Amino acid sequence: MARIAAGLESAFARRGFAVPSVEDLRDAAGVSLRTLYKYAPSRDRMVRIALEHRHRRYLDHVFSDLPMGHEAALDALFERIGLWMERETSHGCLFHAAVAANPDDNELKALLERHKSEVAERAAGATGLSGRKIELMQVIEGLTQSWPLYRERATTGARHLGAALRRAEVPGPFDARTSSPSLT
Amino acid sequence: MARIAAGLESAFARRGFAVPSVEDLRDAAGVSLRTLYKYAPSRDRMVRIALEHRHRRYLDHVFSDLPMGHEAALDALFERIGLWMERETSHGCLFHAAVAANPDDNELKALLERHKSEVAERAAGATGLSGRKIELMQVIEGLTQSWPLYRERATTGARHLGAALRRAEVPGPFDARTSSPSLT
DNA sequence: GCACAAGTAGAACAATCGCTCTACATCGTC
DNA sequence: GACGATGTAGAGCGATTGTTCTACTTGTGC
Repeated sequence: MARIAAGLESAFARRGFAVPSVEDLRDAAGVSLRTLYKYAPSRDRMVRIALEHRHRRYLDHVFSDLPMGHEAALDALFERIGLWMERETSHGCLFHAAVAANPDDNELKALLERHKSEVAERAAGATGLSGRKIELMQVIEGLTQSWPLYRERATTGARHLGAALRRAEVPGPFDARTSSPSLT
Repeated sequence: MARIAAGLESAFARRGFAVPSVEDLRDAAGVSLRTLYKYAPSRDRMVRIALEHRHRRYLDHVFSDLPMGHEAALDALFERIGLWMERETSHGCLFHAAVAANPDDNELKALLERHKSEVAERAAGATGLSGRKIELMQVIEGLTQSWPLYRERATTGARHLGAALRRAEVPGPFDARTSSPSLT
């Protein structure tokens, strides 16, 4: 079952969600059509199984054994995401890709939101930026989405943004004209 | 022709790139199948025509008549992108969606890169952040990608990041540990 | 040694796909 | 008012799709 999920995930990651046929997915999963349909009774389910597998692997890769210090954790976070991009996908976020390929599927949307909110929660906790969760998430999204174009420079850029965000966080109100940290 | 392109664009924007059949696209374009195939001899071409149309409309909406001052331009930029997201898509970048749906299509990839690099060029020019083009682009990507989840708060978050980026830009080296502004 | 669950390989199904083609209507121009 | 260009409506084509089903093989527990 885990092998099936892994195969499905890598197939969708490599070729997108629209292109691969069920027979392609069968090859990727390394089982027969019958067994594949036993665990994933429809193509939609294959997509969801792949995404759930990806979710677990992503959280493991990015958040396990992060440095304790907030500053070090922030740097390590971007480093790990950059490494993930390099190793795993080379194009943007797989969850966004899945929803983009099928915008009417509400189950996919729910999966995307659950994934993002868990990432946001963990990232904010590890870096001490709970008051700037949205901005932190945006840097992460920016890194993920711009990585295919900028490669390693995207990681550096995200570190810069993270440092600027932290520096603006500490002293007091971020930007008095629009809001105060305690309100967001 | 412009009406066809507009129809195609809105069809792909609303329903993604995988789902709509050519007959759906014909309905969206408001012409017969024959005329549609005259201007777009294959479904792939329909996708490209839609993206080119979107490219022009996006640049018009976001960059025309921006305020002259760098700071005002930066704020206006995020405001306009937020407004664009609200009006046009409600989910992420259409170019990324197109490439994600069909990762092997190199023509699509080229279109994506041309779009992004022109956005980066114009944004950096208008805001005076040419030395931080990558970071600026990442904030834009972060705003675009996180807008569906955070709505108006995404715009505010991007403004915060933009302000932090500008503040870090002016005084001198950004982060001596990793790089200096003059090198990136 | 045999029954049974669980696997494989792949034929078969209706539906749908992208695309082509035919037949007919509507123009502006001489 | 005839003409050619350009449009519409939609039937038809072969290929491919997601899904189901049949027939056969394998491993495990009693």
